[in-house]
Amino acid sequence: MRQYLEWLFQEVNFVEVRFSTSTFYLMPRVKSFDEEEVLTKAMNLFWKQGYSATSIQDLVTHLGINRASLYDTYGDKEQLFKKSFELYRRKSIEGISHLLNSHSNVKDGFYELYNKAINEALLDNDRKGCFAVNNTTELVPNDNNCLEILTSNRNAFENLFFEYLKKGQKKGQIKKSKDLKSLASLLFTIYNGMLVVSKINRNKKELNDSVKLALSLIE
Amino acid sequence: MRQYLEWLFQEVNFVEVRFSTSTFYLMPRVKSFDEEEVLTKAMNLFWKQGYSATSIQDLVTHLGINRASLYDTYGDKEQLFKKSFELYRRKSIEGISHLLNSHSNVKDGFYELYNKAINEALLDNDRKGCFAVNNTTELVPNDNNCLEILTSNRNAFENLFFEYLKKGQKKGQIKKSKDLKSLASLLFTIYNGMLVVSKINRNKKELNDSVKLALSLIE
DNA sequence: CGAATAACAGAACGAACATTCCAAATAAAA
DNA sequence: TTTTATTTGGAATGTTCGTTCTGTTATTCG
Repeated sequence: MRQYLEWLFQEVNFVEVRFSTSTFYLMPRVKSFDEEEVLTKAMNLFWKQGYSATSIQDLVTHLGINRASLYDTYGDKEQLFKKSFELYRRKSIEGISHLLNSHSNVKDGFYELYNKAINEALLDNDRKGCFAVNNTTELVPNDNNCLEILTSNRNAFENLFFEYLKKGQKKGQIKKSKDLKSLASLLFTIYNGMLVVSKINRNKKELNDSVKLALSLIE
Repeated sequence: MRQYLEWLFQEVNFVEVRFSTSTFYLMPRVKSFDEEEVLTKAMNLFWKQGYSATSIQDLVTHLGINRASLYDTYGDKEQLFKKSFELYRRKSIEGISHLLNSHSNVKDGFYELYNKAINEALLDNDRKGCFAVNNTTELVPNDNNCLEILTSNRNAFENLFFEYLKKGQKKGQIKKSKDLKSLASLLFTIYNGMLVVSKINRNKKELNDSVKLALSLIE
């Protein structure tokens, strides 16, 4: 009976079981930390230091939870890292999709995109750069799973850019002769370049001038 | 006398000393490995795996020299890494300077530059990317000395690009109204972006189309 | 209270880490 | 041969790594 209840609890994550004769309550102690909040902290640490340079001890110190809780909740280092990166990817693609689509003019949209990237880079005293770019340079090709994730990441971005450009082209904001596939690809390349260069070049005006020049590609 | 000779040997690296009365020969065993050749191997390993992920044992295995010889010749891990990166930087800037200046037409020059980068990226089964870009994302800002080196690296590139563009502008290949500082900066940003993206996108045609589109900035 | 279990602190594990040291082998020229 | 110094294999050192385990405390509800 006891074993059956344990199995049942694992399977359905129930809180209360009523039988015809009596009622069993199995109410364990609730989680005292927010899983996503702690995951965000892990994300920021991996983002800043990279996968290899971040030790479990670093994580234990910065996450504020116990070593055992870390392993119980997120699995080993690699799993925690992957979960961190997934969180980043989700937030990242959501934010950029929203940003672009809140500008009906394509050039405005990309201006805001690049500008936001620059502003965030310059405001970040940790100079973390972009988590996806960092992972590309650190982990490809030594980690095949990461390569897959980054490949689908690139596809997601280029498709997003492409569809956005296409909408603009239909509205007459871009010449019909433009090859939007190549343009989307180049804009993604420039985006990546900005995220690298802004770790070195902290001059806002210079970065901004580059952006303005890059936008001349869209017309 | 003995001490003086040792000092003199260190200072001038001499082989033979003749005095009025007699001749002293101090000819130790010569180095059996080529310092730069081994340093090149170290460079390739750091380049592929990054600083943190490369252990001394990895280096001992791949360099083909003894652990003690490694420390005696290059110092500790950090010094060996810095020397590796210096070698890369020197070769890199020399090669690119030569490549650009062997094309009198600016657009041709940049086309060859980007094309060479893409070809080398696609031919490299290790997908090492660019050592400088990799170091930027891995080590900035956690290593201040590396930041300095990368800052001067960026200046060297942007100046090289700028001077090359200026020469072309004088020859009438670029409109007088073009802001060459921003253009040089953007071309460097695109170069960085290409070196990141080519780790993920292995489609030569797509990369090439992006390059051609990017070159439309120069006119 | 008792039962259940999350979260904890911290010890323990073996492996890998960077680095140093030592004795033996090697090479060059007197 | 002897002298000098490089290079070597490999042991040794002490630290840090990722991971697991043990025992304690805290919290939930009947």
